[in-house]
Amino acid sequence: MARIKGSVGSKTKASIQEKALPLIAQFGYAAVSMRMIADAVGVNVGALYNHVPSKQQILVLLMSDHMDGLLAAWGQVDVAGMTPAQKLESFVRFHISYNITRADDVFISFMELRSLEADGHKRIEKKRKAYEEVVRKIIREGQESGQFNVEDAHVAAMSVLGSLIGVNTWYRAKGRLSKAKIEDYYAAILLRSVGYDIEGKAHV
Amino acid sequence: MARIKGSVGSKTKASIQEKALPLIAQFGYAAVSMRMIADAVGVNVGALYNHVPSKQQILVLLMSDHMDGLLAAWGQVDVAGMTPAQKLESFVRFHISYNITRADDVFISFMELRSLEADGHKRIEKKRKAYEEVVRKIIREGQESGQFNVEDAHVAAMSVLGSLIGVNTWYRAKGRLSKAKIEDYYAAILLRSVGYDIEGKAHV
DNA sequence: CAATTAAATGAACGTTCGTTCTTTAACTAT
DNA sequence: ATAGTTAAAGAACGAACGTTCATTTAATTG
Repeated sequence: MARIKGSVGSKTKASIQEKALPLIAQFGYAAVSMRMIADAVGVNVGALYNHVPSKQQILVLLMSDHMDGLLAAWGQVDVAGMTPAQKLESFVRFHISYNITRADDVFISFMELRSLEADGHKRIEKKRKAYEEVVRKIIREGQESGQFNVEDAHVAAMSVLGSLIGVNTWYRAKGRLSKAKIEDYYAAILLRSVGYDIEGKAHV
Repeated sequence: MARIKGSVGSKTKASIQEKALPLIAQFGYAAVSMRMIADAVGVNVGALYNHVPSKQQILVLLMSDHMDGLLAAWGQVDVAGMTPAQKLESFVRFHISYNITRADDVFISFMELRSLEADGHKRIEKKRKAYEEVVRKIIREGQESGQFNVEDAHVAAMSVLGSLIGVNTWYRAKGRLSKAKIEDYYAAILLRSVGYDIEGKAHV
């Protein structure tokens, strides 16, 4: 009933986030108790509060870390000088590649927006909009250059993102399709969806 | 503290479902208490159990009613004699049209699968698979007839469905786009996505 | 009209919830 | 070596949870 040998604060805090992630992804934020998280970490409930101010803050931390990581990772993809079609293909491959190994984060960031209180919600929502804007911008570029042929850039962007987000709901590492194949297929499907003709002509 | 004048069992049961729906959609199943539902219905907590055996059964009822309605409604759409492209367009328009006025049901059916206990989960999952199979079948037909050009029918079907499910997350009745326009746009986007060429030739 | 059933109340059940607090032991710095 | 800080345990808090129950009254049935 006291400090445990070898315990380090930073390690415990990291462990809290790490263990809370799959629990919240599986059962939902509201259905996961601080005691469940404490059990997973291997610590008593009360000890959690040495590292985290509240349950709500765990969620905010998980979501903002994920969105920051996602945006930063995309920022490191070099698309300068690419055509819109090449950019969109890069984006599709990036999104699948990055998110497929982070299914829990993606799921939580998508599903638990409603569990956020006002402050956190505003912060996360802003990051999410920024990510959507990436796609919208690429599609708008393609529209202006004539490489794409879409009725409405916003609708097309939401369609592309919806399609991509869905991947996580059915992808299984041991499944019939490899990550590479899925990337190939989605790149082809989504380029077609914005009216890009692989032979180079805009698709009517 | 007794039966209220004019109270009818069937009305109250319907009201329970009706009031629980938006609450669960907004806050999630785990975060909605029986007392919240009772308040919305305008009744004491205990009275709920005159009409519903448990909280879990409310969720099962909501989800299976929605899936049954969805499948039945699609069953009434006559696609006999249509080409695969016409069928897919019919499906896209049907899905958007049906679901756009039932945003809460759709959201719950998609999000709260994890809140279902084993029995209910199996039942609902079966219905969901049946709906997915509708799209897969249309795409497979188009693939075989050469009207579509997709790499993989399953992936294409999941892409189409993901894209469609996303509509509910951003559609606003008072928004820039009418339901009709959204249908038009998605029909065009998703037909292109399966490699259908509007001029009649398969898209390479 | 009497007996039964249906639909509500409101209190209570035992759990579990997020969080706080006191205590104790291990580390760290002087 | 000693003092201060850090990280844990474990008990306890009031509140809220899903559910049950005795009770009361309205509606229905015979």
